[in-house]
Order: sequence, then C-alpha cells, then structure tokens
Amino acid sequence: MLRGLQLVESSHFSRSTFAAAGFVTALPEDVRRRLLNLGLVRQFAKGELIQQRGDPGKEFWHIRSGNVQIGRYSFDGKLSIFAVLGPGESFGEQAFLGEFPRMVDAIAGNEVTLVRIGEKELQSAISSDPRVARILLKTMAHMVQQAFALVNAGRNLSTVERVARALLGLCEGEGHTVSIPITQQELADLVGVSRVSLGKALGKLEQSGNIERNYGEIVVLNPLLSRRRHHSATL
Amino acid sequence: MLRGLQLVESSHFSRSTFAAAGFVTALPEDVRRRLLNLGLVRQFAKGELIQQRGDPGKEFWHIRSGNVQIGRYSFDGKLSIFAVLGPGESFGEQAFLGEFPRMVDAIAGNEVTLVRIGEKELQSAISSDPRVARILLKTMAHMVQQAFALVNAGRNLSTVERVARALLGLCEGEGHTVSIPITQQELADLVGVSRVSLGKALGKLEQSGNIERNYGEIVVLNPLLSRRRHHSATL
DNA sequence: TCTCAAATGCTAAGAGGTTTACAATTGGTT
DNA sequence: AACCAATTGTAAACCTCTTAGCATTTGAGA
Repeated sequence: MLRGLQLVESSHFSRSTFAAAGFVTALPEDVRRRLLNLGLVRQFAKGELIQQRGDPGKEFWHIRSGNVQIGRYSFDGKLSIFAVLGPGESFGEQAFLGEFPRMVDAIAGNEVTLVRIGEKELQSAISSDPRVARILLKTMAHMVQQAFALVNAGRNLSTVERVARALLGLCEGEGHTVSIPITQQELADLVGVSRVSLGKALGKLEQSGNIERNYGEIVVLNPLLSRRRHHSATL
Repeated sequence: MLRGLQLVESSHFSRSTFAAAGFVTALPEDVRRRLLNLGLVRQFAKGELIQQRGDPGKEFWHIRSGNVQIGRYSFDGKLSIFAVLGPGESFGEQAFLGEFPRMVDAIAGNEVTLVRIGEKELQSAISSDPRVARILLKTMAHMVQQAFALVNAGRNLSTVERVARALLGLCEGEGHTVSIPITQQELADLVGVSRVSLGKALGKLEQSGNIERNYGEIVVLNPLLSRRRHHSATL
C-alpha cells in the first residue's frame, strides 16, 4: 500500500550519482578551510556552462553559493537535468580523480560562486596533512558502496518506488513543496522505464497525495516528510 | 541473435564488485614493491576462513599465490561464491578504506599466500611517495565509474546478456574451458532473476554452444573468446 | 545398492513493463 | 484569436519475468 514518500535514502539518487556531498564536507574543519583557500574562486552567471560532457576533467568544483544543474544536453540542444546541487556540495570529483572525460554537463542554475580545486591544490592538500589522503579514500570507498547499493535497490524496488526516489533525489534537500521542471519522458529515461509505465507510477503517487502532475513539471508536495537513513521503504 | 559470449567487459562483474584487480597493480613498480614489503605475509590452508562477513575491516589483502573464494555463507552454512581471485589481485579494500564491516566472506580456495596491508602500511606508503595517494584515488574513482556502468548495464541488457556477463566474471581471466561450481539458484540470486528465468537463459547459452549445464556446475567453454573493452555487446 | 535430499527441468497462471498508436491537453507563436 | 508543436493521457497487443507446483535427475551417504 502506498503510504507516502517515506523512503530509504541512505543516499540521494542524484547526489550519489553525480556528486559527492561529503567529498569536501567530510574533511576536518581546518583541512577543509585550507583546501578551499588554495582554490581559485570563480563566478558564473545564470545559464553559463561550467563543464561540458567530453572534455577532460582537470578539476572539481565546490559550491560556495548558488546552485548548479547537473545534466545532459541532448543532440537537439535540450537539457535533461539529473540533479541540482547547492552550497557546500561539490561535483566533478569523479572525472577529475579518475582522469577520464566528464560524463555530464554542469550549468549555473543562478548566479553561482565556485571554488576550483585542481591537481595542484589536491596534491598540496594531500601532502600538507597525512589525514587528508586517508579521508578522501574513505569518502571514495563510501561512494563505491553507495553505487552498489543502487544496483541492488534497482533490482528489488518496484517502479513506483524507484520513481519516488528519483523525485526525492531531484528535490535535493529542499524543505517544502518543490516544483521540478522535467518532462515525463525525461524522468522516464532517468529512472529507466517507458513513459507509459512512468505515467502509471506518477498516477499512483498523485493519488496518494505525494505529487502533482503539471505540463512539463512535477510538484513534490512534502519531500522532507520523514526522509531517513538506513531504513527500508514504507512504500 | 545469439552469436557468442562476446561481451562488453569494461568491468568484470565480480572483480568490480568485491575486489579491485588494479588496486595494487596500478601502483608504479617501485612503490608497489615497497608497499608489499611492508606488509605481513600470511599463509592460509585450503578452506581456511580469511575474513568473515560483519567483522571490522582493519586490513586488505594482496594475493601472492593461490586463489581466494569470495562469497557468502548462508544461514545453513553453505557458501555462495561470487568470485574467485588469483595472484596479483587484492580484496577487502572497500571495507578497509571505508571503515565499515566486511560484506563478504573470503575463504582460501587452496594453499594461499597473502600479504596483509593495514592502516600502518597504507599510511607509510602514502607518506613515502606523493604519487601513491593520487593513484589510489584514481583507482577508487574507476571503481565508482564501473559501479555505475553496472547500473546502466542492468537496465539495458537482456537477461541472457546479464547471465553471460556474470559467468564471464566468475571465470576470472582463465583462458580455456572453465568449470564453475555453482547451483542455478545461486547464480540466479547473483544475477538477480528467478531460477526459472535463469534456466531459460542458460538453455539459450547452451544451445549456442557457450556453456554446458551439469549438476551443480556450469562449464564455460571459451570464456576468453573476444573479451574486449568499451564495446557494445554482440550478443 | 538403495535411499533421499538437493538440484534441475518443465508447465501454467498472473503480474507488470514495453511498444505502438491515437486522442486530448497545454503553452507558446503567428 | 488561431494555430501548432510538444506534452500528456489512454488503450490494446505483446513480451518477459515471477510465482507456484510438480516431475525428474543427480550424487552422496547409509
């Protein structure tokens, strides 16, 4: 029975996928400050492209203020948003650390202030304090862990549950009612089901009062309503 | 049309899941040697338990000789094997680096010689050479990458393809015909499908001459036959 | 050799997702 | 205001997997 958007959430769908909320956050206060002080501060205007799919990841970014949309421009120039990240979060570590090309585009959602951490800054932080490397490795290990949790989640959850999770992920910690600008087709691709199935799932979530369906947007009514960690779904 | 076990294999199913083939291998020759010299060498007799699910991961292991079975003991004392690792490979990094309990059991498949790398050895290696931390971070980033590749693979591949991949993963680089001791129920759980569906998939793979089904074992006939990287499945 | 539990093979019913197709709605544009 | 392309709602046929049940085969131990 549907009883609400009360989900597992040991990891947000989007956070764990394309960004590491804890990558900078997990560092001890003093080390974090030192690292962020090393980085170059850059501003981006709303809509400006921060990173592009395919180009080499020579840095990662820490968000000081504003928010960043993570997504993919399709061939026809449309953007499919996977996540919206806010202050304190960081993104781009994966390509940077792994030394492979960026897999997603990042666009400034509004006026945004970022700190750029490149190879030099990373090395400097690592050599300045022996704890740093260890903590970063720990954070990465957790990301691997979460990634595999995702694999299993995908296997064991119903479509409705997966859709609900994806929506929660797109809310990104917002407290109250949130309007997500996304088409059903895009959301279907994100979750990995057909548009028809997604429609049915959304229908159920709407009936149980969790969301509202509008043209080109989905309104999540009470996203924070009991978002817990390490519990099984009540859905 | 089924044309053979010619698969993607940017990542082995099992390797990327429970072990990191490249975790030690990726290090530069000199650093690797130094790290492995630091570690305590231990022998395990065939069948001996190396690590147990649930206990704290205070180290990881590098296999010098012999092979190690990674799996899970079910409540009734039976072992479900997920992977068999050989010389040069390592395992247990994830729990060790992430500082959470072990998720799998590891048993010596035969007389095996391991090198134990603990906190002290890791720290020592990291501080001895600035490259080490960077390389380890890179390896971890790749594991995250592979994990997400798995997510997408699970979404886009047919059951037959997923089964074929799982089998290839269990072969672990063996060149010729390999006999894998595993029941259909266990393999079904591993792949995430029902035994009935697995049976059908195995039937197709057998018909196309890739495997043989026996009682409690599956024989993979030509596992190495064109195992490539970063290509799409021909299956 | 006989016995029996485990493992496999097989079938049928049912649930749920996909594809395809078309109608209805929406929001921007002329 | 009228139009049009994008989006959404809906239906039907089809396909695959699951569950459940039972028959058959296998291999190990008495």
